[in-house]
Amino acid sequence: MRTTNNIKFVKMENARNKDYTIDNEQLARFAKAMGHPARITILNFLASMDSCYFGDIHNELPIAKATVSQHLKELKEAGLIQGEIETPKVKYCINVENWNKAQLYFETFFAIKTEKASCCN
Amino acid sequence: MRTTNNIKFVKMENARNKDYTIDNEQLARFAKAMGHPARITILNFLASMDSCYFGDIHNELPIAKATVSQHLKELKEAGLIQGEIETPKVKYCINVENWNKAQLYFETFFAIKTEKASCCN
DNA sequence: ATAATTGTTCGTACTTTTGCGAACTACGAA
DNA sequence: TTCGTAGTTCGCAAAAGTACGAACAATTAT
Repeated sequence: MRTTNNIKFVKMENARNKDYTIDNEQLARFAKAMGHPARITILNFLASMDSCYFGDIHNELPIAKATVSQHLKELKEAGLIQGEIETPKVKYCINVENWNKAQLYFETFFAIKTEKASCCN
Repeated sequence: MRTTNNIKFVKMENARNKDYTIDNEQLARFAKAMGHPARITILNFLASMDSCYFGDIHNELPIAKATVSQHLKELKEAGLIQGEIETPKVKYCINVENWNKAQLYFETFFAIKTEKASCCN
């Protein structure tokens, strides 16, 4: 009885957990959001606060507004920016809380290396 | 004469340059390479230097070796790691020069924000 | 010579990303 | 009401990304 369940259980017991950690997933999520020059440019622009409006962001970029809108959506979904309507315009901003969180993630990530000796170099 | 050329010239003269900067492209390239949990895990592993061998890297990940090989290739192409054959194994390592370069890129990028007031927050 | 070990490359399947124009929504002005 | 402004969403196409198993190459062990 419970044959398949037992097998599953035994496998679980012996198997090393190879799932990605939450931290690694989160860092990858941030990195992925930053993984396009348009989105880096947007973040740079917002972080330097030349303006927060869609039109001005669009004006910085060599792509159609539909595409800009998509990139903004992705950055928003990654948590790096936020947007609010300020009729008739839309105001986008850095999400400071998550920005700081991302900064810390990257800082910590790169710090690993400097703590230890190198393998090949 | 040279009608189309003149038009082009005038357009070039008046148009704001919206091309992505080299720096933004490079940062995006690094970020993109880091934009997958498997690749973050690999970098973490190599940076902490538990081992440099393919087999051990593969052993850390919940994916097939063919896929691991592909991720390693991408990291290599982005410049973040390097590999050399150490028969019969393959030894991968952080590319320290570019690692430091990437670290600096991210550091500089995130530093923009802390220098200035926020738009919405 | 044959087999085992260690990775890479190939072929395939499927998903996601990037990009655009056109259509649409929401609002204020004429 | 009709128009213009400011963005978003939709539908599509092309390209890139993710993943796998099978086949392959290169070496070492039997």
